[in-house]
Amino acid sequence: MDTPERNQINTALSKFEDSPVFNYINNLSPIRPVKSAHITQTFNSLSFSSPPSVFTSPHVTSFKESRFLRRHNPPSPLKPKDSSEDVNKVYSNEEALADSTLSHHNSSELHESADKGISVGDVSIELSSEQTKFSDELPQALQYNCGSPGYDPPICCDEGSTLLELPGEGVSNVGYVQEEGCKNDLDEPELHLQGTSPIDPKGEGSDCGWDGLIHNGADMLIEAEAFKGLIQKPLGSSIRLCDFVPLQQSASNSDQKMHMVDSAASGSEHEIENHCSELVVTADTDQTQDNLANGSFMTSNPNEKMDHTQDNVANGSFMTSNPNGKMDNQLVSVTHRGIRRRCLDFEMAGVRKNSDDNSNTGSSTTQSEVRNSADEKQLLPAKRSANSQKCILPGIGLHLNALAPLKDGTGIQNRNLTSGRQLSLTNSTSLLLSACQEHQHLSIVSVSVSSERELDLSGNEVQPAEDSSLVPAYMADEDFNLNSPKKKKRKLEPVGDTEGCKRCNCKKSKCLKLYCECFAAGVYCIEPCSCQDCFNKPVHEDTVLQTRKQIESRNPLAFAPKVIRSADSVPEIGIDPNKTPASARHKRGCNCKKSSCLKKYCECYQGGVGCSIGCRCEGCKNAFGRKDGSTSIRTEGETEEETETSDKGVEEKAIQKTEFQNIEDHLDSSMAATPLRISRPLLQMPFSSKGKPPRSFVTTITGSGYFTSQKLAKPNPLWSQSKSFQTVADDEMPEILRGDSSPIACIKTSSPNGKRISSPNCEIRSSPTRRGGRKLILQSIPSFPSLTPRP
DNA sequence: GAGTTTGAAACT
DNA sequence: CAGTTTCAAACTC
Repeated sequence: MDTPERNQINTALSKFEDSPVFNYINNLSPIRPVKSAHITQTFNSLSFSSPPSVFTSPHVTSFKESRFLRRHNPPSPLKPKDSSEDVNKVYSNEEALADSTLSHHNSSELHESADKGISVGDVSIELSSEQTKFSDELPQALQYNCGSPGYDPPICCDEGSTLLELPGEGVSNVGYVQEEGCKNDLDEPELHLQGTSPIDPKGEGSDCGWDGLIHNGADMLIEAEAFKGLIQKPLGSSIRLCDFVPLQQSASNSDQKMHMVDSAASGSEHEIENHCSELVVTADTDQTQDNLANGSFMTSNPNEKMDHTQDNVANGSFMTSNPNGKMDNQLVSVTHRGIRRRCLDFEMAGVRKNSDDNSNTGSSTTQSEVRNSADEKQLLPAKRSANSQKCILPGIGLHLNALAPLKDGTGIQNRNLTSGRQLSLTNSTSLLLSACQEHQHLSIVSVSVSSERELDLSGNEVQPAEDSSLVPAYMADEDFNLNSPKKKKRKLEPVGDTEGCKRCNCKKSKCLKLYCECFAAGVYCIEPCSCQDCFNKPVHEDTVLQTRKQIESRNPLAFAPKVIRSADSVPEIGIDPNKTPASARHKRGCNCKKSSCLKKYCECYQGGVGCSIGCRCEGCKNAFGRKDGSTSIRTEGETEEETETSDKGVEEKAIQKTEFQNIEDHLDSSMAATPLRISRPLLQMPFSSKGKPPRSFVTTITGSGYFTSQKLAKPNPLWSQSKSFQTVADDEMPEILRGDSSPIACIKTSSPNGKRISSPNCEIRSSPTRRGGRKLILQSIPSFPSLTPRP
């Protein structure tokens, strides 16, 4: 490793470090553990503070909105400049490195980066000023972040603006991921906060399986990556990512991975890298953009690579939380990238198209290609199939929808699986492994995580049920890759449901009405959709946004999740599933007359929630909870008196209130504060239908909710969960109740939509917890909280 | 795969 | 707000 180049680089770095600018940057840089903490805080605070913005869909819905919003956001003035510059720089850096001129470039790069960093800092500041916007977007951002790894990087940003975005999704995702994926013994929220390093540690720290990796790698990875990234620059994170995927697959040793990454050399890997490199490049640019947009300091970092690494780290941190250290990281990074792309696709599509032309430099070709593909849309089955290696392309096109299906798949595999968490992780990993590179997978992963979260929330064990679905999920994924767009839908559906992804079949609505599930979910239609005359595509972003606004103007909650499920519910469920009424509530309530709320025609049922007083259903037999308040899962056979609701309705309310109170007490008033949130304990669900979770509309209030908000949510925990549900709940609930605000709760509170401010509890309490899965979540969450005020 | 049922969304 | 129409998913065959 000690190549002269590196030495030079090191020297350059050292010099650079000496420079006041560097110091300044360092101060800002997320790398530092302490700062990361700030970030988290800021994030929390921001997230909380951030009010719903333009898209004001209810917070719960924020996902959806965020998506759309995000798209807009990206275009934020900040990004363009920086992004373009960063991209160029990045390329220059990478290329230079590639050319083995690293040393020179390094120094120069460092300077540049430093300068940039400064500029970035300014930018970030600006962003902060614009936080209001971001706040609005935050939810979205979060989503994207979560979804889009790229945003994660912002985590690095000390400044709240960027952080805010990251925390959103990233946190939620991370949390879940961790929970599911790994049991992180390591509780180092701070590390996470720190940005890069934290992630890895967690991930590695996570036991999940990567022990070997972890030992060597966790810390190593973080630092090493960060530094290596600086040093190795060219290969940068991107390479790593690509490499990692394969490496991880092949190699169990973290160290090896490290080396590999560093060297970025080995043959096959190189090839991959080459493929990835392009992707990486694009990703980098994206990241830089993201960073800039976020105002992340990452960009400010002297080494772009550093930025990447940081991003990776940041991403990885979230991901890392995953049991699988490196894999997660890589995956994460990849996923993030994929997500970014995806986001970009949505968000940036227009922008990029423009920007690409302008910004693209030497590497532009690759970038442009990638982006173009992305712009074209997520899709590109061809790309996917072809590029599985490249990861990049597929990722780009992937829409949340795509993710959704993936998610199923992802969640499915539980290799490690101690818990659902792992599942998510594993899923992601598996995805990575399988297709490793497809961004879709990545995005999917994030998504899946969210969905899984729900599962986790509702019940950790759900996974098993889903597992079955998981396989299908893969299938679905593959389908995605291969598939012809339309056919997939139904094929997938049966499988495992594709639910994960939402596909619509709109013929007349042009996918611009709420009839369209995709549109309603805030996601663009993708290949699998069988829609006709679809305008719900990145290409028609403006139209989509306008339409969305119109609809929201009519009904601000139109895009809000129809079903709000609070994590709380889970606990309750755990406590007494049968007793508890529906954990979640349907936003509006259903109006079923013939289905007795026993079929998916019923939104409540579909959402896995019980009917509530607000429902106007007739003959309600909702297994999740009747309108009358009877929570018992009723078998379909039961005839029910639907009606007593009026009388019982009051009781229900009272019950609900009490439940709420309990939950709120623990969770924090914040939860209660959220307007939307309904916290009812979930009932269990009878569903066997694993498949699908209710439509996208179900959302958990919790952080996971963001993701779930998407259709992805479909994989309702409830659906799959029912079994494990209780058990899990038992474990988890207590803590939650205790007041260890689960990260989720925190997230929820943090949710921009909720406006709720981070509940101190969450932050404070966020102690890494005991439970494997949950702990992770908590950790992740805590980290954020810790950042802020720590007790 | 086609047709029917269903209830939300959209419209009046 | 209520009634009607439109729409697409869910369901059935």
